[in-house]
Amino acid sequence: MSVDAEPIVRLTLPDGSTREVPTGTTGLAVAASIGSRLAKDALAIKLNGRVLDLARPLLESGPFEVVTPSHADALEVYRHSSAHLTAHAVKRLFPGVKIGIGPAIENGYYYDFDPGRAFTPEDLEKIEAEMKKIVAENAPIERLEMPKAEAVKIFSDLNDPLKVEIIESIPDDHVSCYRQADFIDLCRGPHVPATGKLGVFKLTHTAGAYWKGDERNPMLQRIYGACFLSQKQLDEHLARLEAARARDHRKLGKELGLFVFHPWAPASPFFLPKGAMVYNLLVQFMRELYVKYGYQEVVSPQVFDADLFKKSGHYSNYKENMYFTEIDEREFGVKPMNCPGHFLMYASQAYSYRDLPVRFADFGRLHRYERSGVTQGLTRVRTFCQDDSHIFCSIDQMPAEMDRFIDLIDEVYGTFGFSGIRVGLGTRPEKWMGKIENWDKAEKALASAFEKRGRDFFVNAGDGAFYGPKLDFQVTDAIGRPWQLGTLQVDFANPDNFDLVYTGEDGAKHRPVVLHRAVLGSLERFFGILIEHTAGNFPFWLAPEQARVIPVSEKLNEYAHEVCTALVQAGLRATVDRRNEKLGAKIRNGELEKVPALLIVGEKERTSETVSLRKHGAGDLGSRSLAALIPDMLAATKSRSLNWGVPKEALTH
RNA sequence: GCCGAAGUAGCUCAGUCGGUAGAGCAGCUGAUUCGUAAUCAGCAGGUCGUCGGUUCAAGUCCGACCUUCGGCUCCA
Repeated sequence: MSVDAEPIVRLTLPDGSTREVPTGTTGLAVAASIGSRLAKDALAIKLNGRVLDLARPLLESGPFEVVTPSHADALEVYRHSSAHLTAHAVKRLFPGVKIGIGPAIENGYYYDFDPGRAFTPEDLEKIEAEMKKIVAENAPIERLEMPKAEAVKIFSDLNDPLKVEIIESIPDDHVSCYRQADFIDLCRGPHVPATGKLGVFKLTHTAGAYWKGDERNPMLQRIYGACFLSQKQLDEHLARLEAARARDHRKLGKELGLFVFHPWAPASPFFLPKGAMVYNLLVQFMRELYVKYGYQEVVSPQVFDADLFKKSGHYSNYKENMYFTEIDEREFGVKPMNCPGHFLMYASQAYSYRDLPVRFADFGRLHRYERSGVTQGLTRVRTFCQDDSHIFCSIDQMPAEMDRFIDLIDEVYGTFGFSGIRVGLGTRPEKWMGKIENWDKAEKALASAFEKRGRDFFVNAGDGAFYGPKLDFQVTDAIGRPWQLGTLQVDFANPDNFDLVYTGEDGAKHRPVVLHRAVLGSLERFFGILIEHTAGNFPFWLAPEQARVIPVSEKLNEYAHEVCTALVQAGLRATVDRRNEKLGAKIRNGELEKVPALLIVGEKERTSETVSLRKHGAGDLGSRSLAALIPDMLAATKSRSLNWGVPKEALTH
């Protein structure tokens, strides 16, 4: 509190008008003077860019806004207050429970507790009911500022050692607490003025969480709450979760017969014939682009003497993620990345500046040990392959290589219909190697590649690889979720380690730069993302079964077979459903299996050399001559068209 | 790895108080020969994740392990 405060503070309202009030007037009073409705809706105020409690005395002049539910800053305050509400209810129901922290997060909030035992789903119901009661009580929420010693006493008396620990770690002399009825919590605030303002929440699940996120600390029980400003928004959020579950790649992968797992190969997918088809088509797609973008594919070993990984730095920086084996009394490591092998291949030949850039692409299988609790479906596995490449170029060629890479990224992501590409720049992490001036140079070069194109990027401090900074490419899927796919990592360190050189124009040896890059990233993970993005409705070119011929009865099996043969001979993936079933059943099956084209053939079609076309999700489209349909399908395949035979609703963003 | 939950037929799931395991779909066989999202009937299908324990008796209770799922950054 400023001692030499002016007697008057001047507030600039969003409409540009100004208002002068005595210093110390509360935000609520100002809101009330503007309008009673505004005061009723007010959750907080914002002065000079800081969100404050309604009851806070105003001590400085500046831009002033009333934070109502429609204000951009309302949600965080509301969620944070709702987190306190959860803690309040827990303290009432389980007096022995110690409280941790409870911040607002995306879609809601969480609160960490040390309950001495895990919360059960029944506990959550009780807590929710108690929360509703506290809302009905409409208890005022007040801010209390006090010396640290006083706060320590309060929380010691309440048997809340975690709170005491936090207070003691705060550098200021004073701390703030918030009190609502019989509950008090250490908190910076701000909060809504009373518990009656709250009420739109749902406790969704519990989970273990380490105190302060550090696994050396004891594990607490975290309660997650979904929380929004209106019931409608909360319902929509819960519906979105439901929709996301419906397109879960693990569920669809099983239903569509794409892949399976087995306990004897934990976190390692087995791609069934249909899944392998999609997988290989993805590889084929990248191979075609490699020709266009000047890459050369190589094939490299799986297992290397551990000395290689000592040289590459993996042994000291990545060992805990690697598989090792011993044979002939030598220690071998299974490769977790292709790069060390590529360095040996580069070093095996003499390159001149005329040869550069050299772009080695490799679909080699990689193995990385992931801790048992972190694996997940196809998105986090222990064996996978990347659309991996290492580009060896001169420093001068780096900008052109980045341009070329960004073009490739755009072409690939566009083909799959991903939108909203975002780029993150990962800077020097804690574990790093090389020269610091090279790091700085590379970080600048990556940033300028995007600035030059007028594209946004954001900085992920400390998120670089141990051998250099990197760019990460993030896309948005069909239901708005972000996924990190491509990456480009600059490596100044390994060319030194492996003494990689090229002969320059001047006849002298020069050091190339290595760019590690992938577009899809892990093919396994990309496959999983693609399943969720398309909800299993693969674009025509990727569909494992593009067309299914359905005879209306067994009498038409022969003609169906002829049609199928024509399709297969044209290079399409087609089958015949020759089961002894009624037409409706076969169609239902084809639709459930998301086959893009169902070709129904009956007597009519046989005599006219046609098929009745039913596109997946689009229903019956009537008869087509086979002679016209086949080229149409081939064109959709060749052009990798996004929407042939894909239901409209699967394409909406 | 840690906290919590789950694992029963190929799939989705039921199985009460511990008393010798059930449905639907899929599969197979037969009948039906059918025009745009499920034809009917019959048959077959199981070391209840694995190992150990308690018990006259274990899918069920206890323990260990395996696998899968939800989490473990979002700093009062």
